[in-house]
Parts: sequence; C-alpha cells; structure tokens
Amino acid sequence: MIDPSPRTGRAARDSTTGPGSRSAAASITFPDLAQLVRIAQPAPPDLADVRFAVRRCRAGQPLVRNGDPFRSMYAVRHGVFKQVAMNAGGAEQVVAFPMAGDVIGADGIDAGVHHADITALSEAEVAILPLAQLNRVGREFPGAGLLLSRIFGKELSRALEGMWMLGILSATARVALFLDRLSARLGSGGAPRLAFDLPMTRAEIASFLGLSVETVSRVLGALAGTGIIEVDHRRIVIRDAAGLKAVVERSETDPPSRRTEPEAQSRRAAPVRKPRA
Amino acid sequence: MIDPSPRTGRAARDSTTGPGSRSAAASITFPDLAQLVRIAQPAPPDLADVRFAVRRCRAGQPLVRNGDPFRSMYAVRHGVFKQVAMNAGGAEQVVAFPMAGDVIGADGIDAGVHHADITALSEAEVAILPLAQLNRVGREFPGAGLLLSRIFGKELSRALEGMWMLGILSATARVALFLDRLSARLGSGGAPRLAFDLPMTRAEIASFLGLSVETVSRVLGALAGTGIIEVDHRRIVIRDAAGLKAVVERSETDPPSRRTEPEAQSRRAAPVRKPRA
DNA sequence: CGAAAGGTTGAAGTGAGTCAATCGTCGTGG
DNA sequence: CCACGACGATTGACTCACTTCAACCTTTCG
Repeated sequence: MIDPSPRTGRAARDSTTGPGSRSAAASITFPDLAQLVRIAQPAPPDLADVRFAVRRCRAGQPLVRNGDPFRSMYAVRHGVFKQVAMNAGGAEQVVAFPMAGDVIGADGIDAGVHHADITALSEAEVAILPLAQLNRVGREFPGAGLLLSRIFGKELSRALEGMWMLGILSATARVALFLDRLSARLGSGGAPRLAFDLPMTRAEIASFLGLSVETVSRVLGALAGTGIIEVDHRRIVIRDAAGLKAVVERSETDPPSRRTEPEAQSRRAAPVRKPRA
Repeated sequence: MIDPSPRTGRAARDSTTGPGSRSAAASITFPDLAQLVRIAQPAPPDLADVRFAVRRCRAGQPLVRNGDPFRSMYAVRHGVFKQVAMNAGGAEQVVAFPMAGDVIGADGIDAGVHHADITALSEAEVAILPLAQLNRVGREFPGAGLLLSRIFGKELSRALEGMWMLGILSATARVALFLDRLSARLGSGGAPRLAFDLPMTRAEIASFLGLSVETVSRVLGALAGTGIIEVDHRRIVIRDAAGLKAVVERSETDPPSRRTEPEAQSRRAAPVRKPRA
C-alpha cells in the first residue's frame, strides 16, 4: 500500500537483490561495530582484522523482504529504515525505525526467515554481519559473545518499550514520546537534536504509533499550538523538550481523564497555529 | 525454602548456583534446555554434563524484580509467569505471559538491570541460565552459540507480534488472538489445548491486551454468545477454533469497517453491536 | 461474618477513527 | 508551459468502539 516512489522514480526496483552488486569490499572493522552498538570496552587488537562488507541502499529500496531467508544481521551506519512486520492476513505495521547505531534483522533468527520488510527511507548504509562470521568471532574472542548478546538485548528492550507505548499511552502522548525519542536518537554524544527533518511520512508514523494519519496530523498541530514544538511539513523544531516529556508523563498516570484539579489549560488551547510563513 | 525434591540427586558439577537459598541443585541438563527451546538438532554428548540449577516459585512470588541486576536468564519448565514492564512514571503493563518452553529475562542484558517484574502466576519452576556459563558453553561447543541466538530471536519475535497486535487489532480480535495463542502454547506436540483454565486474572489480560477489564469481560461474553467458546470464570473451552481465528482475520483486513461483502458468514451473532444500517 | 478481590453488567461519555473536502508539491505528459 | 493526476498533509464533521463510572454478584479468606 505504501509505495515509496522516491525522486529516483520507479527506476531501481531489482527484486533479486543480487549478491555481488551492492556489497562493497570490507571497510568496516570490528572496532567500528563495537562503537556502533555502543560498547565502551575496546576490542582485542586482533579483532581489527575482522572486516564486514557494507551495503548501500537508496531511498525506498528494500534491505530485506518478508520471507527472505535469514543469513545475516545489519548494523546501520547512517540513514534511516522502516521495519514493517506482516501477518498472514496481509495486515502490516511499522514496528521500528532503525537508524545509525541500531542493529537490525535479528528477527527471524529463530524461524530462519525474516518476517518483516526493512526498507530504506533515505540514502542509507549498513554493515553486513553474517551470523556464521559473528559466531566464529564470538568463539575466538570471549568479549564478542557479550557483544552479540547486547545487540539482541537492545532490540528486545526497544520492542518491549513499543508494546508499553501502544498499550498505555494516549494518542497525544504517543506522538510526544515518538518525537522525544527520535530527537534523542538523532542526536550525538548524548545531546538530543532539537531541530530535524522527519525521515518518514505521516502514514508511517501513524502505523508505528497505532494511530490514523489524521490523528497524527492533529496531534502535531495541537503540540505546535501549545508552543512545545514547531511543525512545518517534515521539519520539526523542539522548543520545549521538558514540556514534551511532561505530555508523556501526564498521560502515563491518567490514561485519559481523572483530573484531580480542573486543569483548564489543556483543551481550550489557543488555536494560534499559523507560523506558516 | 521449598524442598526441591529433584529426581536426580546429583549435585552441580560446576556450581555457579549462587546463593543456595532458593537455587536447588542441578537437575536440568543441556539436552533438556535444548528441548525447551525446541531445537531439533541433538546436542553434543559432552554437553550432557552441563547442568543448570532450578528454582521454584509459588503463585504470586516474584522471580525477577524491576531494577534487579542482570545475572542470568531463566528457562521455564512449567507454570506461568507474568512479565510487567514499567516506566519511570510508574505506569506498568503486562508485556508477556512466559510459560513452559519460554526463556525469560533477556531484557536488561543490555542495560545490565532488568526493567520488568516477572512474577509467577502459579506454582512454577525455572532453570537458571547464568549468562557467564552460557557464554562459556557457547565458546566450547559451536552449536550452542546458535542456541543462544535462537532464544533471543524467539523473544524478539514474540515482542514484535505483541506490537503488531496492539497496533492493528480491534478489542474483539485481540481477545480472540490471545485465546488462540494461549491454546496453542498450552498444548503439547503441536496440538492446541481446547480446554484450559486461564492462569491470569481479567485485569492481567486487559493490561496485556491494552484494554479495560470490562471490555475483556464483555468480549469473552460475546464470544461465548456466538458459541465459539465457552467461558465459566477462568475455565475456557474452545468450541470452534477455526471461528476463533476467523474473528482475528476479519479485523485484520477491516480494522473496524469497510466490508466488501455483506458478511453473511458470521454465525448467529449475538447483539453485541448493531450492524451498521 | 465482613472485607477484599475478582468478575459481570448497564448506562453514559469521549477519544480517536472514518469520511470527505481542500491544499500544496511533485513528476509526467499533452 | 500548465493541466493532470498521484501523493502527502491538513482540517472539519460525524460516528462508534472502547473507556469510565457505577452497581452488583460471587468467591475467597483473615
């Protein structure tokens, strides 16, 4: 249903994803990988010899497709992907937006096939981590075993947080949390990025958050109305990061209603939303 | 505190069994573990010597508490747990009901602390899998590395399915899917169990499904009204497994509305909701 | 016994979805 | 060139699925 159709047109649409073409020769060393997954401890010197191939994806190009046999995982170097889980009935949902520092493709390690589409939303580059190679490395170097565990642990934590978000939070809080997390992940060195362009469409956000496009649009408008953020198309500027977090925490404790005090400030917010130059 | 009464009296050879109070002596061998996670390939004979301690929990007893330092994972031998994820604000949600065949506690391997409560809902028994020991085993026996990966992969798949469920399905479909999956997991040898007692309260189901207790109760009543299931307190009997799956698939394609055909096949539906005129 | 907890049911309110119209930006082709 | 459609996004009006509030029943247990 979602046809990416980037500015490149429908030109590049090779389905087979041929082996040789896009996998460049080794240029990622193990220490790079360690950094990608944010492991502080330095890798053993010998590991510098372990190299991983990289692969580039253009916007809209799939990295893995639902049903593909599982062979390797991928460490994102830069760019953003969307991970779309599917069910037999054909219903699909965006379950993650992997980006730099994330490792993807761990799903399907059990079943042997991926059960998700992973598609680049922008120009992107990943390091290919063949499972066999990872296992060999893990066997030879004790520290690497933990590394692999952490990769999984991180994926798992993210998925659980996603469940929590979908199960507990209101639409407003979901969008606020989404922006907050995106801001944190796009930043570097622990500092969040307060101004950025959304790499994904409203529809993709809506799918990820379990909402409708209209609701996402309205909530963004409402948040902009309170002055917490600025929205212009895909451009987001976070003006009040604390306020953004407060929106999330508010609905944490009261799912929808139960007001202890009149609290008039929320609903009747000034419809002053038109910075639209 | 509870008499372990292990079938085999032999003590652990390599006892990292920890603070002996709750950890009984080894009675789980590696082949057992392999079976637990449903790996078909037989383990190398030497691995039969690797033993894991077991731990019992009474109903209501916590296995892991939020904030506990991460030391090991647990393979459930029998019994059912609930895994409750929490957030800083104190909001909590049931994110899983681990039971026999599941491995839990992989969350927090990244952060080093568990960020969930895991509590027994019934008399339960787990095998303790200390990470250090697993890594050692994995290093010595090539096959075991994959095993660990699969454990994680399975956990991950389950979490992603949870997200999908919460993001896409209607209340009715969630309950139906929940029963369907529970039925499948409680069964043995691939055959679902069609009659069982729910190990958890309505409130726990509601939290897991992102619904209110009242809605869960009403949906169960409605499903019973159609004859698909029978409900008596915690007793569930699935009378029409195919019909149960159909309920899920119906809402997969039409989230709420958009029916392509007049929907003649729904059996003698109870007046749960009036069909749109 | 009486309180507490789990569960069911009814009535009323609302948050978010659906439906639908409009606008802006592309990319394509007459 | 601009019309044309396709897509993304916004906004309004209406609707409904689910929540909330509330009463009540049952079982359990101190």
